Amino acid sequence: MLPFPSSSSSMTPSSYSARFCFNRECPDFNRECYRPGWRLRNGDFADLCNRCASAYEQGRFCDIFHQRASGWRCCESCGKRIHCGCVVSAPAFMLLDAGGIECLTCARKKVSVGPNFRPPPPSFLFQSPIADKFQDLSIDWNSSTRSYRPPNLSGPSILQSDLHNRGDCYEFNQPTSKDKATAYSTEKHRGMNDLMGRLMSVNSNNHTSSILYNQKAGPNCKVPTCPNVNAYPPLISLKEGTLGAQRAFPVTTPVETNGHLGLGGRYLWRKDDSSPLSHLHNDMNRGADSPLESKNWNFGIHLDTPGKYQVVPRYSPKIPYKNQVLQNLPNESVSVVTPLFEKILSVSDAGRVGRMVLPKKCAEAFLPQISQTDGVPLTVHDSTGKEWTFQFRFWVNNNSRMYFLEGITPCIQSMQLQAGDTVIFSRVDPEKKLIMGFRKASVAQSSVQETELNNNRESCTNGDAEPIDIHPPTGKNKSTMTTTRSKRQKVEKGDLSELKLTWEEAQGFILPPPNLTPSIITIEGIEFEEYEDAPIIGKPNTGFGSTCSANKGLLAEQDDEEAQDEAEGLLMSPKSTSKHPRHRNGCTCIVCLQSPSGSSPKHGRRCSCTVCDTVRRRRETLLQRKKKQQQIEIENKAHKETESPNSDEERHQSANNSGTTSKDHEPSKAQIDLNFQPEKDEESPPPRSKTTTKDKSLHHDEASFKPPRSSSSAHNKLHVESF
DNA sequence: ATACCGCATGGAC
DNA sequence: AGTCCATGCGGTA
Repeated sequence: MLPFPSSSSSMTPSSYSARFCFNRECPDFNRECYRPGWRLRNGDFADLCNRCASAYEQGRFCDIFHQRASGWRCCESCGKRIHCGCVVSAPAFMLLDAGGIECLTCARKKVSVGPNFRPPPPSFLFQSPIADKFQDLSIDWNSSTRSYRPPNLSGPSILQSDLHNRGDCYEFNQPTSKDKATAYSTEKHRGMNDLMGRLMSVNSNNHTSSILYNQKAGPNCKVPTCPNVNAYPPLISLKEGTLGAQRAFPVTTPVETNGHLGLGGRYLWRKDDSSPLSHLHNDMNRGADSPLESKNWNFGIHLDTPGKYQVVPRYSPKIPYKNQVLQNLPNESVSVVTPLFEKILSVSDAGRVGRMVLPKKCAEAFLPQISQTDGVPLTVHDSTGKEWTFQFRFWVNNNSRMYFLEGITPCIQSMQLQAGDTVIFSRVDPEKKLIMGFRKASVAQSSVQETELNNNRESCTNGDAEPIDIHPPTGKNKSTMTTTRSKRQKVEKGDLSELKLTWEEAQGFILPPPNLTPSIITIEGIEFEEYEDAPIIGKPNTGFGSTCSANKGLLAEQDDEEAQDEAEGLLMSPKSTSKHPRHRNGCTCIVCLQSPSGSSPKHGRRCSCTVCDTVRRRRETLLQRKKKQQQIEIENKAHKETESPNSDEERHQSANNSGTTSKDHEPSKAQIDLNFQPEKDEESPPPRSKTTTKDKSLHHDEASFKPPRSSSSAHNKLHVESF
């Protein structure tokens, strides 16, 4: 346990000036407070009486005061009961990917013996080799043609007053005032997750997260690592913007204290006036008017044209976290890591085009000003310290600008990012470095999912709750989800008269019959459910080229050729779009794998990608089936001949009939195609008119690699090219 | 034929 | 109605 600052000079006077213990359960409610407890959202600390403070410091606060509160869970490893329902204990456990929680001790044990474990650097980031790399970051923020000032962190009074309102102020699920409801409404579900995220963000890969974490407790800090988390989630989760994909936020850092994590700014924050950073820190509390920060801290928006570049609220922090002064020991180097904004990768971003669209406001606020469409090179260090140089550019679009980073493909691939993952841009001051971390969608999703599950459990029992949507947080999907959700409510209420569904929305309502057992196939580690008799739903001339689990039945080997034709009708639809409501982050279906603008390379004959494997597998199945049918047909013929030894005339007649039959309806279901040459077919398939329905289906799959601009010809073309 | 580039379009807010 | 942004698509190298 690190000692509390012995001098009040290191703490905000207001931290000690409160008259009442912040703990509403404190038996000596009116006792004068002496010591700070957990850190509040506004950066201050809860004022606790000595007794409560001691309990908090010893990690027994929840044991004593929250016994009757909800939210107690058991560690999956050691079974220890942990309160998961308040801000006090929030940092004391980790949400597990597979569900459940784990206490910090167990988490640390696991990680410390893990194969990828690397002990945390003994000191702060910039004394580490990785940190040294950041010194070379090319962006000179100070020399930028524009100046910055911190974003408007307006509104501290609201939260602060709420938090001091003594009414359930530390319980996320019990807002007590209208203001609080407003403040918490967007934060309620995320607050816990954010705290968890900060805890979980630490890993051994020197990501931004670990940078943020490691500095907080000095050389003796035991840093729990989480190999499954690549970067810390946003510390402040804002209400999603237009696309629900970007966030902008300042930073704070958790500090562990004996497993019961206090948001221990107290070990990091220097509030003595000797350091220029303390000016920043204090000024941040007062607003954005500090001349110092406006010149030296590129924290926000333009000074030269205020208003024009005002970051819209959805990108601005909604909670007045202060910028964090990071240091491990007094009188040593101090640096500040400021998360600027994050971007959830869209299909386009993660595609092969190599361009990542940036939120305009964030680009204008946090990145160098550019006047030419060619932009400027932007050097960014990733979480491993590797240096990347992108071209920060813009297009003129609708009398506006559309900002994007060019040349990100190598970086994206290096980080193994895909659509739905989040890239987090941060700045390190005073070095003025730009760094980028990332967060895999699966991690964020599981975490968010868990939290939301917990938060929705009650409402679920009420019967009017909706299924929790765990779709990717991509903007369009999200907004689509919103629409679908409201419509689903109508379905559930039986109000079908006004229900108008788009075709894609209708897919969302399709669920497999409970009595059907799917066969599970695993592709690239992801399990898919295959329903042999999956319903084939379509409407004429409307395509839905998904091969995701929802429509996996389309890929299932079906005996019904008509059904195959139907499926083909869907699959062959010329319109192939990436907007499929059933698709999720990480989806490896053909549609999601495709390049958005048709720039993906052709799949080679020996390509072993998932899609090609699937196609090949289906082709083999088809060939085997045909062979089998041939065999049966031959046997039948032989049987007939032996059964009725006809005269020459009869045999002749029979032969004629046979010829006529095969000529008239050649591709009959059980018909043998004597010209069928499997090997040749593999090399160069027959003309389209002679292909079987399965083949056509396959062709569609191939075509899906690259959405054809001219559908029919492109299909044929691709068909020939790919095989 | 292909990849890249830049603009246009349209959905969402 | 205006803005933002994902992505489609035509032009070009």
